[in-house]
Amino acid sequence: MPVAKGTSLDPARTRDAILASATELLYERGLDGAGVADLCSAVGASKETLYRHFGSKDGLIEAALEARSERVLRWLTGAAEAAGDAPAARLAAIFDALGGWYAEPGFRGCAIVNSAVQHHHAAPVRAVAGRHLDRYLHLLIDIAERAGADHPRRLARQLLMLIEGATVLADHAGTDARGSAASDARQAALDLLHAVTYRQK
Amino acid sequence: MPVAKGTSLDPARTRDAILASATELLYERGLDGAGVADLCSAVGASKETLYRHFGSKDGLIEAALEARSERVLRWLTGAAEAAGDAPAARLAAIFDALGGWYAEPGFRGCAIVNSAVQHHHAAPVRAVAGRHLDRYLHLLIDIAERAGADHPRRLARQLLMLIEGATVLADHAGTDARGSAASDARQAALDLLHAVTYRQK
DNA sequence: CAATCATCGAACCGATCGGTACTATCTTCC
DNA sequence: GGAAGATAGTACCGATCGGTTCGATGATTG
Repeated sequence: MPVAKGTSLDPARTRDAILASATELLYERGLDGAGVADLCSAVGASKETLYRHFGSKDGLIEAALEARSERVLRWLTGAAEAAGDAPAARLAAIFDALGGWYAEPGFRGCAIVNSAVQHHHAAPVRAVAGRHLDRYLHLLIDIAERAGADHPRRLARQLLMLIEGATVLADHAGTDARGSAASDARQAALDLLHAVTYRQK
Repeated sequence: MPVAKGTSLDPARTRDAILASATELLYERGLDGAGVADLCSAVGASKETLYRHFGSKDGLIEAALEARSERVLRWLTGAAEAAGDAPAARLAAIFDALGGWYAEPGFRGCAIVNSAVQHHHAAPVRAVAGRHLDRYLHLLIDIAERAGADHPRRLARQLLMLIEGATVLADHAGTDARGSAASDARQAALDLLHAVTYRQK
């Protein structure tokens, strides 16, 4: 959404527009591949406006990553809850949702993890990534606990490894093979869940 | 190893020294974080020498990544073979080796995958990453076949997801928790292998 | 000794980038 | 209608970077 010239209608709207546009462009081109001028022209804003709202490019990056993290977790939590109460169904729903994401044309891996790799030195970016993985983990811990796993946190870490690993592999696969990354991971995840459930009974 | 002033003793030696130094510095600081001047001063070479041997920074990057990929695969293949013929033992040995790597002070994730993320647009870097994952996959397919898995390639992909996912998580864990990333992944990998073996009998 | 080659060190170039400053314009509010 | 605030657009600045060039130095070879 382009921002009109003298729009003082709602500064928050301007901020949101910049944030939404930047979130996409930073994912598409990478943190260093998208210059401040690019981020401005993509949304039709001026540099002054961008710097007034976010202080610096790094500030914008942090805000954009935080927004994306919340959106992703909301999306996956919703997908899991929509699948009912059965842990296996919830887990399967997460991988199915991921499979849909992998198949999208602009898929380039996990934006948060990618950003942490690109700015490995930047503490704020690493912090956002840490919180993101932590939120992810809690979603999986909940499933592992519902399944009655004897070590739910460990199972959750293993499931998160499958998710992040599948995301990496999907990013390196041809567009055709990305779907199998999600279904392979899904099967492995259900196997792990199954092993835990069986082992207990 | 610094290069002496008029050393025409062995140009190949000069090339190797630059390559080895660059491989480390590019991993430590990232592809864009290490400038050509940094890469030169790190090994005591001049820009002219670097450009004569590698043509461009991208050329050096490709050569460094290719060298690292071969080294990593040689290392893991050796670790697997040293563990004997039993598939489970070979698999466990790989994760144990990875655990040692995760615990090293300078660990920053998988250099190849990180590079592909940083230069997502660069076809040569993506190609090196693709070959790297392919070599990795073949190492795991060999184990999966020896274990008698009914779908060895699928199992290998799942194991590779665990490895790459564990590497990502280890990179985001505190130095203390990196060991558990490897052991968690190891347990999950053996569970998957076990499930396949059992299912068959 | 002379020619050749690889190399270092430093200067240099053009491009790009993050960030700042200024002006003109538009909207809102009083 | 006039003041105040938000904005676009543009020019600009200093720093950094990849890459080139050149002169001086030392080792190798015949």
